[in-house]
Amino acid sequence: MSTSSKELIQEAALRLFDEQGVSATSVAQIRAEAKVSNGSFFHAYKTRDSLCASIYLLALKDYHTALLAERPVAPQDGIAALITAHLDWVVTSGALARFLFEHARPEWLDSIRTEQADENAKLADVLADWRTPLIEAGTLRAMPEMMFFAQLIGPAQVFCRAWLSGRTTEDPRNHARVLIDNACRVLILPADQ
Amino acid sequence: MSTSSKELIQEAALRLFDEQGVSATSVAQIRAEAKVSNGSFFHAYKTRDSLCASIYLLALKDYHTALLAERPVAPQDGIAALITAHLDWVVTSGALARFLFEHARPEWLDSIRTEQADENAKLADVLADWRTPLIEAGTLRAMPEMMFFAQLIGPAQVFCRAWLSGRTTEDPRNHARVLIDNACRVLILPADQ
DNA sequence: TTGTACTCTAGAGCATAACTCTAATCAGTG
DNA sequence: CACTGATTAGAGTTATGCTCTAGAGTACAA
Repeated sequence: MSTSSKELIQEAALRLFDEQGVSATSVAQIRAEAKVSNGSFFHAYKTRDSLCASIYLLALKDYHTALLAERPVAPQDGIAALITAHLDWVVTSGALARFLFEHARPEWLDSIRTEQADENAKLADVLADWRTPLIEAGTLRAMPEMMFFAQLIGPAQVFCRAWLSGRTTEDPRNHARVLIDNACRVLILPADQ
Repeated sequence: MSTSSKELIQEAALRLFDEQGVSATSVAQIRAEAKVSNGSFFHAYKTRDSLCASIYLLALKDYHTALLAERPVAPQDGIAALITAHLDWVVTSGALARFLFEHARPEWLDSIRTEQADENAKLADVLADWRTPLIEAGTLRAMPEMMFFAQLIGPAQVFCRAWLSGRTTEDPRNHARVLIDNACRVLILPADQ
């Protein structure tokens, strides 16, 4: 078949989770939406939580690939690309972003710790490949990977979380310019004089 | 009685939620831990989720009062105080911080939207009182409240979330110095020359 | 003291939903 | 065709959030 039973269930669950919230949707509803029997469901996923964990990984991978879609070499352009990619992904891929940043639960992550760590490491590697030459060239400030990511994404993420939770209705992308400028202020070394 | 039934339940629930996760603890367990009958429990809180919401508000208020405990006037000192207060609170008040930043669920927040908004507005007001004179004096860069908070707390929050979720074991406070310096770079206007 | 109106406590009982179990069906290979 | 492993079906079990009715404690007025 074109789409496997697992994928059908994932898509149905994500849709329902996004509409009604995670705890408010029963596996019966998911089964109905995915048109899958009870036996099939628990054959595909050992527990309801393992389904949630798999959706989390799906969202995480989607997010990371979106972040790395474009990677210009110049420092300002690279930073701008990463921040706009982040903002775009959050606004564009609504259900996935809400799941990753709003519905995520620590219980789920225990079962996928290693896969999650691998995904994060993969992202860190690609970012490092871009960053290290620029650090050695003296155009990017040297700092540990975590600090780099925190400075790059942290402020944008505050806007995104506020928007995702409905605390703000203004499109986070409206602030892209300032977020990029501020990130550059922190991450890029001032030119020698 | 010295501590009301509601508070007993809150404390017991917070303890269990922190040890076992939210969904893994039943109200039966909470009742047992708080030594409260079923009737009393549902008299104090209409639903399990409303208990969660009340704990969320408790944590939010605790966080905000911790943030505002000290408020030096000088720009650098004020920024430093806010960031260190944030890092300190996250590390020190373990269970509350984990609840606020890890276990929070969007379903809960619907019922306390207004109270949550009030709390946030109160914090925003106090911060504005400190900020506006400094903006007018030309020492702090002018920007909307949300952007100010994002630049101030965003990067620190990335570290804190990583630490809370166990993705990092290093104490976030170790990075206080750099986080403060970078925040100042963004928030403080360079002196005229 | 008695009456009364109220809040809080008690615990049996119900409804739902996650998950289990056994049997049937299908798909691929010798 | 026959055999084997993967998938599907759906009835049955169990745990859990919550309801409901009854009772106990408290405060105050007559």
